[in-house]
Amino acid sequence: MNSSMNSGAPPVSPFIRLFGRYLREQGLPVTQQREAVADVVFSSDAHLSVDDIERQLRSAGERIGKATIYRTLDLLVRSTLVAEHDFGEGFKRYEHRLSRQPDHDHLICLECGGVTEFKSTELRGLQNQVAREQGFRASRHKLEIYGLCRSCQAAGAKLPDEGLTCPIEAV
Amino acid sequence: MNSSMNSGAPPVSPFIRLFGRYLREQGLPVTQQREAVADVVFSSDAHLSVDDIERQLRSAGERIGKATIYRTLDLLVRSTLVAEHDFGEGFKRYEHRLSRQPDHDHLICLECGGVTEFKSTELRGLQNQVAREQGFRASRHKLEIYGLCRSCQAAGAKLPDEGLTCPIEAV
DNA sequence: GTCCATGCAAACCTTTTGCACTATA
DNA sequence: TATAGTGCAAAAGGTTTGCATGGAC
Repeated sequence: MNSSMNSGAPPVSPFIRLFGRYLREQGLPVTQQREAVADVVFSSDAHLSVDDIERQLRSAGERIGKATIYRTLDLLVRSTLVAEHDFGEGFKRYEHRLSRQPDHDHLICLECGGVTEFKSTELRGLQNQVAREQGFRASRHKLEIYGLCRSCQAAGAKLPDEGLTCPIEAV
Repeated sequence: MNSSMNSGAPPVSPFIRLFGRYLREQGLPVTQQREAVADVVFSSDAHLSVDDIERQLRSAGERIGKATIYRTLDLLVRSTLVAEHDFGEGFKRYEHRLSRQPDHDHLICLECGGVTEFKSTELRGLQNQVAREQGFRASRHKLEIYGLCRSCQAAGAKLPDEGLTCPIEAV
């Protein structure tokens, strides 16, 4: 296997170079494994779990330990090139922040688990307004809207509606 | 110890009765332990961890296994009387949804971990607008704004600012 | 008396860490 | 060659589960 990690055919994302730059700035070695993990993340527009990443590395013939994947993801998140998400599934997901709207938020389908991204221009203003009112210095936000995606609605899915038969407001 | 769980002195939250009603509706037994856990959650306006709850039970003389606490919290969440939160600390937190603004959101201080609640009337409209645009059926949302609370700013705390020296937008 | 909850400990799952070995710079 | 990274396996930490016992209805 070619030690440059990109054996000719698939064009390596130019974004990996940004990660290399970050590593050099921090005085950290640029290793094959770090580049391979970064390549998987930068090559996908999905919200990847660590298992997803490991699977893709394996099918690309790379054999990289989970510990290294976690350690590299930590660096990627620190570099701000990658965002970490927790959609309440019991594990984290990762998505790169390059060549896409930088501060988008997520619609999460309670039926199929699918994630759709959206961008609201008003949200930034709302964040700043709330922060101002509360004397808070806002750095970032996270908005997740849970419900049913279009196709699950079409398939007849219903929102789970457990809980008290009479709304709690009626105490 | 009195088997009614409320040995005279501290007034039991009337909200426990709602939980009892839920359990009966579901054909589930109303047990001492379930009432004790519910009492702790309904008596606090904080965002409690399972450890917090266990600690409070112990200091009240109750000796209830962690498994029972988890199982009861599951019921409380299902009943919609209690909301579950994950503020990225590696464990969950719980807060009751009674006698407070039903759909508030959270400001989370990156320095001290403190959580402040806020209510934005515009947010519900924004949620519905986004959902409409995307053909999504929204059920609920979760907005968290991360930053520095007033007192941590006063104490001179700075937002962590790692990452690339040059903003990624400048690729 | 039946059925379900409880408590304990073991199991689980994701993530982190220790350590001997290897690669980067 | 010095320094830091890798891989493996073990540990950690929160949460869940199996099973014998005990309580609710």
